[in-house]
Amino acid sequence: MNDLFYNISDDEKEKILRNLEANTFNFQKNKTILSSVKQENIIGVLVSGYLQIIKNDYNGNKVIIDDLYDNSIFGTTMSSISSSEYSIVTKEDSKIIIIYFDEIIKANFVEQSYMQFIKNLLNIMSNKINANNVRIEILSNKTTRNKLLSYFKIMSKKNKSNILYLPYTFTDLADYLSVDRTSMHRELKNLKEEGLIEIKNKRITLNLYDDNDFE
Amino acid sequence: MNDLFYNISDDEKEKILRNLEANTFNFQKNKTILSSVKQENIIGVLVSGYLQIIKNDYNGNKVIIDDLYDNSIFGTTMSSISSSEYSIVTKEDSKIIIIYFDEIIKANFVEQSYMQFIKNLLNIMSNKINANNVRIEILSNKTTRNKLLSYFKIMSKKNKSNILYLPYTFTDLADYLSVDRTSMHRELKNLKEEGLIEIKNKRITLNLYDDNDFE
DNA sequence: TAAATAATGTTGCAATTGCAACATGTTAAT
DNA sequence: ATTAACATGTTGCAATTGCAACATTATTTA
Repeated sequence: MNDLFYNISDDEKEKILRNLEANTFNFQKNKTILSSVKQENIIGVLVSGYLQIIKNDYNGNKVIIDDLYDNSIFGTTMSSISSSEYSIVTKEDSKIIIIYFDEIIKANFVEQSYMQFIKNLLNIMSNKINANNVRIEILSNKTTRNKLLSYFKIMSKKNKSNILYLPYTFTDLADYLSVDRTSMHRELKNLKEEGLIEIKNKRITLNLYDDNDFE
Repeated sequence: MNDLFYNISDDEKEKILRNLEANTFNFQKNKTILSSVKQENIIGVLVSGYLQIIKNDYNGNKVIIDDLYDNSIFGTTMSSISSSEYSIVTKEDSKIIIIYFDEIIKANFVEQSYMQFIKNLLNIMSNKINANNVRIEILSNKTTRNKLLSYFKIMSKKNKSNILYLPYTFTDLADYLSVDRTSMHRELKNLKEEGLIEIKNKRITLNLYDDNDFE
């Protein structure tokens, strides 16, 4: 349902990609692939795998600007910021499709399959906007403690459970929240001591009852 | 070009809106309009005016989650987070169109005008993703100083000038950057004293040369 | 135009944070 | 199977930040 080629046959798929002059690439795990795609007005669709868009600032801080799983998009990402500080890194073997946004906008064919393609793209973009808004909501918290709680609560709500599994390492979580890893640990310890959370490896249990933190 | 009805006649426009069961609303300045639109799976398109999506947390902190000018979209915003803490506030008289996202996805008509509408929507969503990514980049900075510099540099690059004009008050800027207003002022003062910026009302001049802050 | 409301500006202080400098535990590569 | 590389965990300390409590200046609105 959130697939770029949902409801589109393989033949139609090939035709669409050809018409849009799209290119498919396969990358191995742990490769930096920026140079291949550093262009404006492109949409990259991650068909399978796992990518991170990383920013390294002049202090050597790594920031996860974006975290991309199956059928997420990127690329428009870079258009307004350009800059050599950014890189796209594969965390797993990944397959991506690069499409020129202008081609999508300009293309004039009215076949049903193309309509379907555009709708799928709309869906994916809508999901992207949601994910970004969640990230913004989390980053808007002023303290590390509130960033953590905000993150846990959102993940918990998504899972419809008070148990959640970190999708990556604590080191990466600190980068995602844009806080110092060791300070984050200090705060995790506080939350544990206060009984608000329990941590067992990547499994986190949230113990927020009808406290006003929760909603 | 970034208009939802770019290249669509008024007649066609009415037809599309009717088919999508879209509703148009006009709101006066400084109204909270959340209740009217608090639904999942809707897209709100701000046709004209100025909106802010605000989050008030339990500490009474106001956070500007989103800042919407002409032809920006919202609504998908709320879907994953629901919550009564959010509100949409008009900062100017505003005209918005509410469309059910599912109707767009399901609609099956292949008229040229509908294709154009979808492409316009894609364009608007793409812009939204870019704006969100910029916001995330700014919020990813760990210090107030770097948030400010990051914001100024991005605005300056957008303007293609080292002079930029704040689109809102300093109070709102602090909310946008998610920092305490008075601490932000302290930092603005530092930046002025170091000669990195000049401030005259809402006009800010950036004096970053080939320093590694700039790129 | 006066009064009310909101924005700007300043400062001390306590709380939070980032950073350095570690120790230990876990995973991956030769 | 051992090393190398990476993730987790801890702590002291200096820097940054939020907050409170103000004064002053703009901007609305009655």
